[in-house]
Amino acid sequence: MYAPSTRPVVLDPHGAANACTHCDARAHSVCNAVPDSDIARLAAIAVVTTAQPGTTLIQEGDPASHFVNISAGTVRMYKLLPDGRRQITGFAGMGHFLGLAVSDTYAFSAEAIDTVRYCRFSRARLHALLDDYPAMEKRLLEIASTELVAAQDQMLLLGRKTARERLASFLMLQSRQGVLCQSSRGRFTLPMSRGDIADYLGLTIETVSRTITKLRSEGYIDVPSATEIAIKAPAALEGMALGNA
Amino acid sequence: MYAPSTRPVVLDPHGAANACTHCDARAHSVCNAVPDSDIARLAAIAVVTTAQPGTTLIQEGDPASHFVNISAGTVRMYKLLPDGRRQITGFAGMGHFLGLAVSDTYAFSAEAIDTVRYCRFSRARLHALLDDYPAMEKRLLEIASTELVAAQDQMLLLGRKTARERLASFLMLQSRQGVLCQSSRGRFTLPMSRGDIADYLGLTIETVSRTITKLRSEGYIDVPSATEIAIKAPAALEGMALGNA
DNA sequence: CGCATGCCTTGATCCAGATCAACGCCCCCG
DNA sequence: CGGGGGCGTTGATCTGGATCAAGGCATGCG
Repeated sequence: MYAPSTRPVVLDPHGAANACTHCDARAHSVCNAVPDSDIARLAAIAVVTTAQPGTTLIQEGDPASHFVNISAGTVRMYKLLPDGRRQITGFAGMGHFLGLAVSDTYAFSAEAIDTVRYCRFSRARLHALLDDYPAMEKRLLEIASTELVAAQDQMLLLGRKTARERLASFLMLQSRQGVLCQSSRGRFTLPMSRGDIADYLGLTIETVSRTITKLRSEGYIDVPSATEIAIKAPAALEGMALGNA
Repeated sequence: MYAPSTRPVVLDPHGAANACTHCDARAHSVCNAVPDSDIARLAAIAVVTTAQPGTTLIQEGDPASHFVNISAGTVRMYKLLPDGRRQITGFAGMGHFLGLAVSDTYAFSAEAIDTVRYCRFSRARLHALLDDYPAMEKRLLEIASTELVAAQDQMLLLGRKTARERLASFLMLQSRQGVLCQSSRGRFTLPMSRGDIADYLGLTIETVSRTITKLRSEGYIDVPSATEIAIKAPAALEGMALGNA
């Protein structure tokens, strides 16, 4: 299950640079802090890899030797308790950056939900690059700060929102993120299973399923198939997500 | 309730530098990234302030014009839902740094629990300093990463742990942090009320109270007074905190 | 001092969401 | 085309923690 199939990019001056130059994810990621002219340096330390669904990219507790940048697909980050209880701390899509850690081991695990393409950077080599590109360091701080804000929102959700409010929050978040990649008019595809949603929202599969059914029967959303959602009443759902009593 | 009484440090070359030079919190905070020789520059942009219990230091939604560094006392950071439900996202003590935000408004509120002494830095001025002290930027990234890890732990707690496990986690965390400042042999003082603990752990006051009573009656802890705790069985409590079934 | 005001604790009851239990629906594969 | 395994839905029941309801116990103040 671990050790995904790795395909290092060929390190010829043309091909390697192209891997970054033409990367769809670059605009959304840390990599845009490196100017076009120097992109070859980035490409030189990147290892492009593809992971099949279910594969582990990062294992909690392993030595934190690499950073990972997702270029396609969706990843779930999670923490486990010894008896198997799981909390998904977030989903990472195109452009997301994983592996920020002070300690020398990863604080969470990350698994591919669908087929995931990503770049691995050796921690040491990327740190060396950081000294030449202070903009990249600023960008990392920005990323960390953004994630911190998201984490605080999630704490509010997990600690104080009802199941209904959690689902509303989740669906609105997905619809906002989904718009970037696909979908039209508030319609989008959920790459993750009901179990993943439950473990993200601190609920059970059954409660997630029942709540989605309820929201559909009340006309807030359409559910053309189990993995597709269309938001019919975005304003009302947003209000619900924010806990407007 | 807002607008704490502000006492700007006198900007004479001796006094101002001393405010930072002799700051107890400096060793624990970002400020140690600035060398002794340059500490006057830091002192020049710091405004030392004291806040009485209950005072708001930072208000969610306000323009994020300042950073704050706590030098004494304890602060609660929290987010509210419109109907008053509150989630405390963390407690900040000596040396803690508040106000990291990408957006131009604060994402959370912060209130003094007891009497709090802190330094305010204008965002713009501190950013200017950052360009001269890349070590400080690295330190901020470190801080953000550490908080992110703590936030993920808290998500696991809020999403998946039982009330008992939450209290065990909280008490072990407090005992670890408390040791630095005071206490001997696993005994420490809780600066926050039961209500604060409840809102931090996603529980009610009653459940917090009952669970502490239960842990006491089972011999895991002593509760000499409502605000004092002594850990009697650290190993067992740590196991409980980690969810060992 | 005597009373009010905040916490904290404790007890009784309730309920949102968990758990237990079928069952349906794909979709793949032989 | 049949059947088996994974996921999702739905129904019935249970329960941990919430809610409702009293007191207790300091601290402060007129």
